[in-house]
Amino acid sequence: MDFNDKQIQIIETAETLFAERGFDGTSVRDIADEAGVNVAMISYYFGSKEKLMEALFELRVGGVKSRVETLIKDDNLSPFEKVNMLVDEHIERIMQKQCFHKIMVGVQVTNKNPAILRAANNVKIRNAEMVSELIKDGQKKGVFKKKIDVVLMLNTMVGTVSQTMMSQQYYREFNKQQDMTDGEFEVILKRRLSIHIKTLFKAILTNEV
Amino acid sequence: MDFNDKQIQIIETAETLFAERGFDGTSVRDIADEAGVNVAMISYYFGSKEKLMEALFELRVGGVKSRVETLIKDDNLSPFEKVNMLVDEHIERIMQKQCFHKIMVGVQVTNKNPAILRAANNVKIRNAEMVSELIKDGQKKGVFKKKIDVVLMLNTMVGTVSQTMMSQQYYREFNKQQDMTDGEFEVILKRRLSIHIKTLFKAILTNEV
DNA sequence: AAAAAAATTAAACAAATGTTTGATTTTAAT
DNA sequence: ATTAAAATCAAACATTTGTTTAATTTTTTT
Repeated sequence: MDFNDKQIQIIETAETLFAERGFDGTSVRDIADEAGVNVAMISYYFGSKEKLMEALFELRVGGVKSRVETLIKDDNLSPFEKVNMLVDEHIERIMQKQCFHKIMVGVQVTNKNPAILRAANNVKIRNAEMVSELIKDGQKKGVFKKKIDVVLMLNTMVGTVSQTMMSQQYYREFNKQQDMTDGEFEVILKRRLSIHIKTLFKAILTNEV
Repeated sequence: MDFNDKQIQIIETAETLFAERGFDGTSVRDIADEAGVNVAMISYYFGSKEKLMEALFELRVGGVKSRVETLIKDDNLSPFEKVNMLVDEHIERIMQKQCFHKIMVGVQVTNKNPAILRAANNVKIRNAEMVSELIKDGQKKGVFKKKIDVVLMLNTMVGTVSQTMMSQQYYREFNKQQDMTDGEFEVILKRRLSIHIKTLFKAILTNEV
């Protein structure tokens, strides 16, 4: 499925509002007004509010042939390099699509939108399996230690990034960095996050620090 | 403020439903039906749906004199012991009040319920400050290394636990432990989480593993 | 036992919700 | 230029929403 300009405009407006107010906290009229279109256009193009949500999901994760997949299959990289790139990849993706990520958190918390929840879980499971293979490869090569809980490891990455993104203005306050611009702060934040998680992963995967 | 039995019954029903369907996804009629009371009782006791939410927050974090506070002031414990107890304390609290925690995630994601958001943030800030003191103490005693990002460290704890709790049935699937009872699995999960996060903290705080 | 207060109820309220209709305008195809 | 299709619109639709009312029952106080 591909969307025309007007459809994308509506979807992206919905994305912002869903992220700010939640799915149920956003009315189709809110979306229509903000996007500058008639309310009927939403039903006309998408069929329903629910389907609009699915279209958003389709737009954001539809074609993406999982950069992780190609990354992991790359033979020129060591297991450790792959893990580190995985971290940066993840940080970049979440920070770039913060609104969408917030919505996904909402989907995960409530049991609504079962179609999307299932789709999102499938992506997650496939990623975990691929990382699992990567870990096994590293263990065979003797660079990673035995007995690694892949899921907990990934939960730490996902959870830390999510938590940090969700409370970033508070992080900024605590570290007294209100003088920077948003862009400057984001660069700093991403670098710190990257170093932080890579350190954690090193501790999980090896016996040194 | 203290609540009578009927009020607590309503609050706890609301807690379950808010966690399952989100605040806006739950109608006052849903709550009334599930709690077996008349719809009017909600306005009668709490004034509004919004206020009911605040009552829930009041009930769950109202009197709690922050176990962390007393823990940290204890002179018989080493900084390391305190950090480790902090981890277990957190895991236990989240796992025991999963519904409430889900609701708090929802509050954090959307910008609604500003009163609750502020209250929750205040708790978080006070905790971060206390942990900050604890870290400084450990640094003075030479057991912790210099340059520790307290907020990122706490984000890892909070994020990992939250992410793990939110996707625990998927964790169970991945590790093929569907034969256990819920209770058994939860014990295992908590222990693994505890060891996992303590390992991470050791890596963050010191130079060994 | 009488009076006052609290709790509970069914019904009503207005406002907001997601969706559909049917007419009209705009765009594309012939 | 004519026709067909697509897009847009204001209005209406039936539900659902949170809340209030006014009457009734239950409990507590005197």
